[in-house]
Amino acid sequence: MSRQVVTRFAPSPTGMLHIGGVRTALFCWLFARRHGGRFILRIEDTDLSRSTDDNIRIIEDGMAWCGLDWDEGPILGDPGHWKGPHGPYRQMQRMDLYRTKIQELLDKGLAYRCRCSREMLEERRRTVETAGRVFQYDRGMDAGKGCAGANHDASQPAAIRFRMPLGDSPILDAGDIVVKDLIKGDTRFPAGSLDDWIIARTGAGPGDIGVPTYNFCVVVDDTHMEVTHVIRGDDHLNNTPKQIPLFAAFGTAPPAFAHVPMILGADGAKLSKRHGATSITEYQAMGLLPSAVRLALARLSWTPKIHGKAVESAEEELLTDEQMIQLFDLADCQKSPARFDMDKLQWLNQKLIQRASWQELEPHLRPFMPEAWQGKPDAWKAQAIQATQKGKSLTDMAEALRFAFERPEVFDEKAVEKFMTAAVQPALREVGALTDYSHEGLEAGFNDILERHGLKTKDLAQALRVALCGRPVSPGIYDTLMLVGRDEVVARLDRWV
RNA sequence: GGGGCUAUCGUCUAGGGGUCAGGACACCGCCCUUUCACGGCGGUAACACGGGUUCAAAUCCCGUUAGCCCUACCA
Repeated sequence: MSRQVVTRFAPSPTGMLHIGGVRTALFCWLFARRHGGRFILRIEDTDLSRSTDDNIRIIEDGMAWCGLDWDEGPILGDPGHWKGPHGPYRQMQRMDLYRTKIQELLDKGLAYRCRCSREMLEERRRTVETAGRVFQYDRGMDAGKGCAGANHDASQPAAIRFRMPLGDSPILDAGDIVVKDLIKGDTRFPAGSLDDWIIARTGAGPGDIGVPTYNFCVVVDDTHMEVTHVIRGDDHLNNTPKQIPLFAAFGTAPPAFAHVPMILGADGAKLSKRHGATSITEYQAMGLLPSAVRLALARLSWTPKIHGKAVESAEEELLTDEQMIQLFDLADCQKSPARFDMDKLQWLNQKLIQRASWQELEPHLRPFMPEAWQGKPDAWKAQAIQATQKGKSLTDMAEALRFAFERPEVFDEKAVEKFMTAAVQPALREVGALTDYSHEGLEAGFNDILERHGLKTKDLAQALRVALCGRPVSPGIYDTLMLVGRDEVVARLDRWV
């Protein structure tokens, strides 16, 4: 009996949504959608200092912009509420549950209070390590010096440690904890290499249970939220053997795990600020389509296979969301980290812009356009978009359309010198006299002028571009004229005739 | 130090005993062209290193090297 697939993305609010996180979220989302399951957004905010409503909002907005809609989690922009039956979806609001579960472990003797102070631990660590051995809390190397056997009462503040399996524990396989990973394959961790780790920090007073730690909360939440597939960054692979015994301690089967490789910068180092854009909002600001970001991110570490074969042409690279969802399979994911390729993203973006309709593009383009854009009629917008739809980004398109909104203030000197010749002068005057601004009308009028003045298309088109746009670059010349509009064309031509 | 993961063109990757090692992006060249672009055609370019196993190794095994992760009362 297989349960409904449930995946989750659990970022901590750091003030930005990292592009690597988005990719992880995308995989979770694709997997859930592929299997008709649910996708949960959960906020890991046990690091109190940076967990503000604003920072949580940044995550929500980033996810929403990317089109990664969640079935359960916070309601966008409404900090007080959430959707889904397993809320709240912010860890700080789930403390009661965690404390209950910790008490349960304490009662069962599967966890114990530890009064060792940081200083004591540090000192012991130093002595053990200078002796050339590995320090572990009350495990072999440091035997007998922990609190595990001490049966501490609750009369002193204490942290709480989880008793990790050792020896002949049934959850061990030949002394190893094995993580069955859908991407990495089976990975074995010798139980002896793991520690009795802290599941709750030292409480405020005697008997208190302090703030639980990340690895503990994850397990409680994933269990409580019925997560079936934990898809996360492979920096968590090493945390998994700590978590598996915890699932066992709670008497639940662990979910399936899939650890996706990291995204690296172009130089192979971990993607960070110095590589340029790391935050999803920066990609938004660059004029990228969310669909392009999704595709580019998905294609990092994932090779879609159509009938068992990888895509073999540029055409096939351009998967729609529907295709991605249909094709997504963790078995086709790479084990090794991938470098982020901005060129490929740009190319994807360009292709996706090209094949979108103007109506699809308009809402994405709008934020990059001046106020006056709003007032333009649809036909004009359609033409403006279609005339610039070869750009690599929305910002390129906006830039290419500036001439339609602003009179040029400065004129490219070289271009003026080259194209504003005495010979085109009279032709320019005649262009000002044209009245039929339909494409056909302009073309006819244009050709007529060329013929009578013995000019080549290039001569007049370039001179016009300079006069209208201040530079020799613009969309097709008829589009340029139509977008500027007759009255404005006449006005801009004025100083040249 | 201990434990774990990884390794094919510049980048993303296909291929998992016998391939001229395939594709995409980028790059270069040619063509098209009213500018910038788009588009079309073509090209350069890779199995980290060393040992095995085998008639045969990019592919299987073992080492080495390099990178990354965990080894916190961070997440």
